[in-house]
Order: sequence, then C-alpha cells, then structure tokens
Amino acid sequence: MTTLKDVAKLAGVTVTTVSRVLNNRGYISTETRGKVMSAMKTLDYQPNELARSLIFQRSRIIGVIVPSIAHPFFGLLVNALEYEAARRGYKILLANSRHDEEKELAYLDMLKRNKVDGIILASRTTETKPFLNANLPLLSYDRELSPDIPMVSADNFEGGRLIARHLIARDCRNLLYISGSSNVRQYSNQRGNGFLEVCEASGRRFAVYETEEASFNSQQYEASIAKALDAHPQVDGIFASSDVIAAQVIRQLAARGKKVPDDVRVAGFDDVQIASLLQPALTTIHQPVEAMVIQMFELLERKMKGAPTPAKTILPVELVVREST
Amino acid sequence: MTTLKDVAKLAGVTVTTVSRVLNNRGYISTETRGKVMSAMKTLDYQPNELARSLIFQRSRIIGVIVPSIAHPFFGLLVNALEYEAARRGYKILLANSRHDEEKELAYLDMLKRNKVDGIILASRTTETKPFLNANLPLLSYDRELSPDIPMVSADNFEGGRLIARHLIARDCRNLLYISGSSNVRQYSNQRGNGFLEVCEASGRRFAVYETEEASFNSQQYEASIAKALDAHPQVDGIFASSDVIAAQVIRQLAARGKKVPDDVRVAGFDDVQIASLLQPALTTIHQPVEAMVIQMFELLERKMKGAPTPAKTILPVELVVREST
DNA sequence: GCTACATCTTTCAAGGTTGTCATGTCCTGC
DNA sequence: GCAGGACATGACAACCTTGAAAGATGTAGC
Repeated sequence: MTTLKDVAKLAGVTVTTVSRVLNNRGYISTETRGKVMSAMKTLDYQPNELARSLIFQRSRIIGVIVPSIAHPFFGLLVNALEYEAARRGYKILLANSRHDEEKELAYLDMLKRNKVDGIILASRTTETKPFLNANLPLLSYDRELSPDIPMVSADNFEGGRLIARHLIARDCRNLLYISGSSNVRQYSNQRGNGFLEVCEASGRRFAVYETEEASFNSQQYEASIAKALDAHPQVDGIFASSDVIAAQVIRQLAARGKKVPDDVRVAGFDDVQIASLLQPALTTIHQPVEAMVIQMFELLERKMKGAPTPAKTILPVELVVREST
Repeated sequence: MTTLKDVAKLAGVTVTTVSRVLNNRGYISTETRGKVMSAMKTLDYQPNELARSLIFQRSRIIGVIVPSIAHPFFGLLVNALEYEAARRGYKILLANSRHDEEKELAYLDMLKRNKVDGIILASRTTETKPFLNANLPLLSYDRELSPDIPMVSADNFEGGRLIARHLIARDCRNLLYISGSSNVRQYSNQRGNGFLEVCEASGRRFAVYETEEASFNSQQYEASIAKALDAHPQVDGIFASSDVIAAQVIRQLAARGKKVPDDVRVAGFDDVQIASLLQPALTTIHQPVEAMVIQMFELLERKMKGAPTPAKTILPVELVVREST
C-alpha cells in the first residue's frame, strides 16, 4: 500500500507538504506541487480514508438497517438511498436485521463501533432505549419510535383513503382489507385506517384481516389470505397492504375461479416492480421513494449539525391505476 | 465519545492494560480485569473500529458493486451476501453502478480509499485494467473479466439445457429464446447457448431474440418482446433469460389472447420472488444463491491469504417447475 | 541595514488503538 | 540468599493522516 510517506519520499518533501497539495491548503510553490502530483500519479496514491476518518471524527458512512434487502420495497428504498448517499459523498453500510431484535441491536453496536455518521432504521424494533442512548444521528422510516427519532414516511393514511375511494368509484360493494401485520409502531398501519375510514363513511360492507406475525417474516401469507377469502365469498373489492400480498390474493382468486378485475377488484400498496409485471397489472399506491430519501439525508445532516428536526415528515403518495381494478 | 483513555482513567490503569483486558492478551490480575470491565460498562465503551482497522491494516469491510440493488435478483444476492458476511464478521459497503462504467470506476477508487478487504463485483465492466491493478482481493459474479479474477456463477449452460429439455418434454414444437442482452463477458449468456444446443439437437424449430442494450438498463423490454412475438406467431414454447422478462412475455401473450401454459409455455431464469407470485406461477431455473455466496467468501479469504484460486467456480442449478409450462 | 510581511516548508502533536520492550513484584527451588 | 521464572503493569512507537506552530527564505519599504 502506498502512503503519504512514500509519495513524500519520492517527491523529496515531507508528508505535510504532500497533505497540503492533496487538500489544497496553505502556500505551495508550483514546482513542489508538480513534483508531488507526479509522485502521486506514479505511485497511484489513494488517501487512506480510515486515517482521515480518525482525525476528522467523521467517516461519511451511513448505516442502513432494513429487515431484508431481498424484499422488493426495501430494494427500491436502499437503491434510492445509495444513490442519494453517493451524490452527497456518503457511503452505505448495509445491515439486514431479518426482523430479529437481537440482530438489530448487534448491528447498532457494530455501526457505533464503526463510527458511522448516522443511522437510517427501516426495521421494526420494539426496544428503543439502545437507539436513544446511541448518541448518533438517527432516523427511522415508517416507525414511530420516540419523539427524539424523526420519522420519515409516505402518507399511508391518505393512500388507504385513495384506494377506498377508487374501489367505491369502481362500484365495489363488499370491501376487504388484508393487512400484512400490525406492529403498533408502524406508521404503515395508517394505510388500513385511511381505507376503513372511507369504507365506514360510505356505508358499504367491509372487513379486515390480519396475517400472523410469523407469516409476515417469511412473506408467506397463503393461509391467512385463504381464511379471509373463505370468510367473505361475496367480496368484490380488496385492498392488500402491500403489492406482494396483492399478488398472492390475485393468485388465490384465480384458483377459486374469480376473475380480476371483473369479479373482484384488487389493489396493493408500494408500487414495486411486480405491480406492473403482474397480469393484470396492479393498481397500487406509489410511495415517493426519491423524495423520502432526500428528506432522510436532509434530516440526518440537520441532526449532525445539532439543529432541531421535525418528529414526523409525511410525504404525499400517488394513486396508480392499472388493470386490476 | 468514550475512548480507551477514558476507561483507563476511570479504572486507574493505563490504556495498554485496558487494551489487554479487551483483547484477552497477556497477564492480567482478576482484580484489574474487574475494575476495567466495570469501567467499560459504566462508560458504555465501544472500541473504535477505525483505529483498529488502521493498525491491523484490515477493515473487515467487503465492497459489493451491483448494477442496481432494486433488481430483484441482486436483492436476493446481496441479501445472502450480507448474511454470510455478518456470519463471518464482515460488513458490506454497497455500491450501485447503474450500469455506468464511470461510476463503477469511481466506486472502485472509493472502495480502495476506504481500505476494504475485498471486492465482489457483480456489475458489467468492460474496462478491466483498473480492477486488475487494484491489488485487492477481487472476484466477480457471472463475469469473465480476466484469469486473475475468479468468477463465481451458476451453471447457466445447464440451466438453459434443462429448460429446453423441459419444454420439449412438454411437447413444444416452436421454441423461442428471448435474451436480456448479450455482453460477451457475461457468463449468463451461456443460458442461451445451452438452450439452443438442445433445441438444435432436437430438430425442432427455434429462434433467438435479443433486447437492446438500452432496454436492459431500464428493464423495459416491451418493444423487443413485441417484435419477437410478432415475428413468431406460431411459437408455443418460450425461454426468457430472466424471470422479469418472462413476466413481461406473459403479459404480452395475454394481450394477444394467448393463454399460458395452454397455448404457449413460458419459462424464466433466476427464481426470484415474482416467479412464484405470478399467475400462472413461473417455471424457472433456481440459482444457488446461498452456495454461490459461501463460495465467494471462501475465495475472497483464500485470496487474502495469497493462496491460489480457481478461475471459475460454476455451481449447479435446479429446474423449478411451476404452472407456466 | 533593518523591519515587516508574504511565501514556502518542516517539526510536532493528535486521533484511538495495538504490540514490543522494559520495569517491577513475587514465588519457587537450590 | 539469590537465580530464574511467572505474573502484572507501564512507557513508547507505530498505523496514516491532518493542523498548528515554528522555521526558513525572499523581498518590499523605510
């Protein structure tokens, strides 16, 4: 590995001078600058970020904790996060908690040891104390953890209302909400609340089904969906709390001989890739991923400066009407 | 931030002694150990990995360069990578190249500056020199870059053969291969070669369609698929080079009034989540993600030790028969 | 001829940790 | 009564970089 010392020796100056050239600071003669530059080039010198981080007490690394990067929505989110991070000169250290509380805390420790400049938590912790004590710029996606931890989220409530109004406009009379799981702290539960509020106001028949915790983790919802459909054979409008669940709903409807959208209209949430790949393509709510990600960095940087931050930032969603309704 | 110094002061010893306790090295009296331990606890001390990395000249960070983490297959791959990394005490620094050669090289530099212990390259570079000169444990997924850069890949050739044989067994007479793109260096082109080899041997009619470079990047293949289907209205068996393309093929077949699998049988490749969510669920080739990932770390660790590594490691695939064939 | 200042470079300490070597005490064995 | 080892801790340099301060040179102004 070539270091400043090597460059300095080759250029016949001290390391400080090389550092000066590197950082364009203080007085340097054009002659010296030239010698140093060419020495850097011949040795293919790369500054050691570890050493710089140690001095500056900042690593420009952001830790991102997600349940699983294999989940299509988190793939979308982290993709945008990484893009915005690179644009702002940050790097992303990735951690998959697998919904495991213990792993999550272990990752928190790991990120602290690695002196990340901030953490974006998109996983579903129940234990908030360690995060509060972390003494690190921290924010969460879609989780209300504490007033001190700003949350960024899509307007789930409005999303739910948009879907309900849309299904009602399509003349659905028997509505059903199939939810992935209902962690109290998850702001995404609001999508159900918004949906139900409109249903209730409309005077139409509606029902709610929740899948079990375990099935949420494995993303296997078959049994719960079957139960919901069995209990409501007359249903003609379904709102699934995610596109993945909606896809499974459509499959099970097909197995029962029901056609989408003719017999039953189905909508999802998230607008991940499968939504447009399904046959019929899925009506869904588009989460403003880019806007959320930009907001996350704004908030993190504000926290780094010690500036106050809003407890909640809710960004507007969009109804995407496709073929399934 | 609490450092060794703080702990030492509180425990009434020197930093060396604290370091000793921390690393269980050398002689330490039980009394001192106790004092140090409790001091570490009260101060909630976390060793600074930046400083350790600087000394040990190893960061235990692995850089992973993928085209896009939003692509479902790379989501699957990176998920497994991160899991295996954590198991072995490594962390993952994520980089999305977005198929951009320039970004890829910028990321390489970034990873070098950050002193990663190794790089896993799952992106499609054409410029290999900088990577060869990187002087870093490096390996690639699915790309034959150079004999010095070990490649890990699924047995794409065999996968293509399995699909061809399966379609033929299902009595398809007019076969079609729709490929995502054909970068010469991509080993995954072998899936087409395997498919075509069997087609040829069978004496059946078959054809090949390639989507354009640009459409590969955006994952929008509509136009190419339409062209392929228009040119071959009599086709009854299609092998798409990825599940995402297969999904779009199924959509377009439906638009043309063709039923899958009754009129046309369709198979994909990768076995990502959509394969089982589609209606009908997709027959596909399962890539041995876990095995590949384990192999990648084995190879990286071998490279770190300076041990020789095989140029290619091809792992067996599996035919997953679902409803679309 | 001297001061004052601008220009250029070096010396030294620091960031948090670890490894080497030195120092010191105590015990065992002859 | 003392050598030789086991045990226990400390001082210091090192990893690579940066910043402050000091030193060195040149030059303009009086």
